[in-house]
Amino acid sequence: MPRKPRLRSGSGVTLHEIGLAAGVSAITVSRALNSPERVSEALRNKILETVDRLGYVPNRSARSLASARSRTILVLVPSLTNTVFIDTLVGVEEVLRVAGYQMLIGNTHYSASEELQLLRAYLEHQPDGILVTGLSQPPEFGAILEKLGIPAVYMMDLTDDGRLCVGFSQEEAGAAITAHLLARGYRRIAFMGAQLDERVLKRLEGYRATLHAAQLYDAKLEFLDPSPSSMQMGAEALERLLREHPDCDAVFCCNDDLAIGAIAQCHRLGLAVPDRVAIAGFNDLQPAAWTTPALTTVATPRNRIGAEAARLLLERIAGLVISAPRQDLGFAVVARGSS
Amino acid sequence: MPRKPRLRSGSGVTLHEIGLAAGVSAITVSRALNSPERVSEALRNKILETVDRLGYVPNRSARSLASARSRTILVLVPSLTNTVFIDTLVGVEEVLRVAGYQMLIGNTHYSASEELQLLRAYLEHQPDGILVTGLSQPPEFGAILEKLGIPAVYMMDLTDDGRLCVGFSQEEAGAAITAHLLARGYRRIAFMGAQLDERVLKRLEGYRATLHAAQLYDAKLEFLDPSPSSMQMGAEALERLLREHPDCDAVFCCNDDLAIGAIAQCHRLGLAVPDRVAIAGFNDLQPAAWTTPALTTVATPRNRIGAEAARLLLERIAGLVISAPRQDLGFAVVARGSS
DNA sequence: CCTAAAAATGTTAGCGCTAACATGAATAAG
DNA sequence: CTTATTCATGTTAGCGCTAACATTTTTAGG
Repeated sequence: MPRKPRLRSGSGVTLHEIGLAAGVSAITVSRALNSPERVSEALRNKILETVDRLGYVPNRSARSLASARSRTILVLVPSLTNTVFIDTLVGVEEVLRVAGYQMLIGNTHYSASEELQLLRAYLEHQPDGILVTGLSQPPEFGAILEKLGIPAVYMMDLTDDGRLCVGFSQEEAGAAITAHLLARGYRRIAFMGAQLDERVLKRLEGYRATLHAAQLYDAKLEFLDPSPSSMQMGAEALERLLREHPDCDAVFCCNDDLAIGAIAQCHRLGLAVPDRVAIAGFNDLQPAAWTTPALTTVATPRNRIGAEAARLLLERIAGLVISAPRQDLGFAVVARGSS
Repeated sequence: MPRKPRLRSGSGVTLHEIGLAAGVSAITVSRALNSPERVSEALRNKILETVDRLGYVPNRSARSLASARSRTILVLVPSLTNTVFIDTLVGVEEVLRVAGYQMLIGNTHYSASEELQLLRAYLEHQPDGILVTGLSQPPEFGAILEKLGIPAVYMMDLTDDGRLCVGFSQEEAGAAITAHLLARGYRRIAFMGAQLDERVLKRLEGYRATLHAAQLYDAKLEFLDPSPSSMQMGAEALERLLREHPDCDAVFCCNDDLAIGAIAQCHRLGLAVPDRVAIAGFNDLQPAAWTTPALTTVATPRNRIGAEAARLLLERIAGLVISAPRQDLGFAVVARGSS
């Protein structure tokens, strides 16, 4: 008695069936699709016609299993609600898509432990490579990648320790916007920081170094809150900052969300921006250009970072020698009305 | 002469090897992991201990291939830079994650042809189901799903044609915000629309119907631009609208981006909001609450839409009978200072 | 025309897993 | 104590594809 046939997935048309219809073997069909130059033109055309006619759809699982290459890249980002990382993902996607790679997105929620958990979970997909946000993962993280030989590119920041990275110097950017405020004549410059991840802390370092150098540093002007940042928090923090330090004449907010909340609060309190207090943000999100006055901020090349990181990773996967493991894409201080 | 062993993927530890180490067959290990109740407790513990010890990571490709279930859901959204869809994706992700499903994101860029192309491309992954934004896909779209038996849930809008859908009535929402403006006493209410997708057009219908009913409809007060919306466009459109129709006393912008640009432009032109002109938006994005004055808009349950749609789809995949194929999650007019 | 090399196609096996069926052990029912 | 029934585990095969090797056909060089 013949046993029940197994359930089949997808369109049901297999390489083998295309082969039968076109009068060739399955492997030739595979070659016609994946390395066309290895099949004679006449045969190739006939095969491609058959593929089209029967509506063949390759099965990626079978392909991954047979070739030990998943054509899948894991991308770990701290948040999806922060436009910064979305822009990065869009850049990544554009590059991976044309290369035939699939992007798997993991949201770490700014948590190192979740990041590790996600990595473990996503290993099921046998990713060919991984794009990570930031440089400070737990030690096991690198150990796993090392052990399994999964290449990685680190995004948004720079290091010289040999890891492949694409980004800009968070510290220098923090220093640059602080220097801008100094140049405009502000002397009591506060720092407003939330969601204190490694990038925010580096911007803070840049801020501190610059003010120290100008002998204007005052630790009391630092407002730091580890909880997630929001416009709400920016509004509340601004009010508190000016109440406790009425001589504060400028605020460098570690991101645009805080800055937008801060400007809105100034309106509510009847405080002139930038005359009473100047406000600067970070990232140059779309709304930053549309506050009143428009927000001075730091434009960051997030989209390009994603795209370049993806390109670098694909090169690494292809076995190319990477001459420059550290790619600095820079940043730009965008001076607008709020300073 | 023995042939070269094939390259292997991932951690290298297979079910079979776990079985050897634990003194059982591969299938028993598989059962211990996937349907624990079918393996005796003693054996199960021993197996799980071995799995842990050897750092076994299942291979999803092999699993998909053998079981004809990919545990993958395709999610098609029109844009990734629009927060609305990100919020939806976050809702989807939360539900899929705990169910062990993987989300594949396809960005259609608001294009029906790209949507179809993406669907075809993603069939390679043999998705077990699909979540689609909107109801108006090209006819082939439904045909493909039908033919392959892939269940779908439609998000963000409602229909009674039997398709599973989770959303709210775009038309009613457009009508409601227009009615709100009427109730506040505005009489020359303009409509500002960009990125004229099906949802925007339905909001427009709601706007038209409401003004018709009040005998206040004037086609000249409709500003429509099919190109992507932006704050920039909102600013430009507002200026033009008021120049061409100085008696216009309120503007319903089809999304918050346009509205934020419009309010900013009012500041630049020295026009009081809402005294000279009232502004209303749509979606209630975060910045909407932080303009000056704060923006009147329509809050939409995007996150819940994503989550509910995912839940519905999983039920459908599990073969459950869906009693209510149409899930209306409603909307809320949020009246703030700009009206 | 012959021979060597290259190009085009085919055969075989196996990637890691689970469906289907098979068997043996434990339990229940009479 | 026998037989029927359930429960626990195993055997076999195959999902659809491609790596490795094998064979056939074509081309090149003399």
